[in-house]
Amino acid sequence: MATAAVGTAEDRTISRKVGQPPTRTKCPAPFLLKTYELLELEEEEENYSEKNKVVSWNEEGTGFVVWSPAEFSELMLPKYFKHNNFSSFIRQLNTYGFKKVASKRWEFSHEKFKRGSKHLLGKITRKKSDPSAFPAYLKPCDQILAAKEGNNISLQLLMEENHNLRKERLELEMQIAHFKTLETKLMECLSQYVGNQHNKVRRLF
Amino acid sequence: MATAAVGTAEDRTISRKVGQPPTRTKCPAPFLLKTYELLELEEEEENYSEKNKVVSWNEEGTGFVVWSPAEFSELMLPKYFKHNNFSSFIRQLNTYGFKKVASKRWEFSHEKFKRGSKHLLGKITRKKSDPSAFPAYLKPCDQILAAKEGNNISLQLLMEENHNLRKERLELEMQIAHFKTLETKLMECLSQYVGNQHNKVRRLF
DNA sequence: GGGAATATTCCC
DNA sequence: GGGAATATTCCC
Repeated sequence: MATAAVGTAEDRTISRKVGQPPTRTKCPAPFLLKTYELLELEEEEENYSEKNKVVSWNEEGTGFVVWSPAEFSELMLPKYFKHNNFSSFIRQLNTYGFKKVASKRWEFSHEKFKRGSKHLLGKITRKKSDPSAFPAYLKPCDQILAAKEGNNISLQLLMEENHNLRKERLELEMQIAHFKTLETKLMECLSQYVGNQHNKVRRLF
Repeated sequence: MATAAVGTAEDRTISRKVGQPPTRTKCPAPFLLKTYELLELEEEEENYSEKNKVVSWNEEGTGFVVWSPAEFSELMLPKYFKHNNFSSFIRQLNTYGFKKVASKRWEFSHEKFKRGSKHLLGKITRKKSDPSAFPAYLKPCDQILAAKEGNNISLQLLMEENHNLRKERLELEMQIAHFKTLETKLMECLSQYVGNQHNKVRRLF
């Protein structure tokens, strides 16, 4: 079991003196603190070892390099997190705005994540998912976006679009119903040729 | 490291025949499957042990009892989950709608969580976060109309519905793409049996 | 018990 | 790289 101690945003809010709403000082998110400590502790450990480096700060201390993702994932991640997946680690880095800064090696950096600057970690925040911004494939039509920019989203427009979307949905569902009918017919037909049951044909696909 | 294999709702959607929007069959959420298997495996194991029971189905098999939360948390939870906290386990039970059904012991039940009825697990769903805020998905018109009457159409609500509709559309389009692929394969296959060209087979339908 | 934040996973 | 679902944590 990892020593994980996950915190919420709330309990990370330290209101220095029942502070100003804008001037809140946060202690770092668990992920950032753990990653920072991982670097400090593991780098120190590696100084005493004869093995190749697995992970370390880069030369300038402006980022860090995972020299061996395999060993890093297998040996170090479980010591700090509840998993051993490199991709989950990367996902977290992206969530907190780290950038991959080299093409040939796993080097990441973040403006506020530097060697010797633990106090900056509290200023790193998770990227917002911006509830008003939809993913590309779900992006509202240009009309809506245009209206939004003008701070003038038309309710009428939205309702109209929703109406159209429901209509589209119905059409798509009808298409699917048609496909299902067709599939059944094809299956039956094929069954005759195969001289076999519907289900046996199905196994072909 | 636990053997955890967490799935999303998406990959749990088994479209039996790339089915109707309402008729989706889901395989159980990882949490439910693991809890069910925990009960089966650990109960079996305890039959061979001389120790007191830690966890088991209740007498009727309509629920289960954690006889020793301490041992349960320390010994069993880590085998199935990425933690050893009883409260996190309880949180998940609540998320999936389980009820505590005894005051003097940790006994929980859920209508669709019964001994010998593994097939029912797929019918258990996570509880929605806020039915009053995001029902646009299921009852768009009612919500919108109600809000309209109150002269209080929520823009957020509309955009939420808009978002969900787009998502649905994408899913339907993916189903259709799948059907098209299937149809092509079936046609090709049939062509071989008919000893003829694609187009000739098509005339059959 | 459940809201909400962060973590982990899976998918595009 | 990031959206979104589930998992885990923390709080009320």
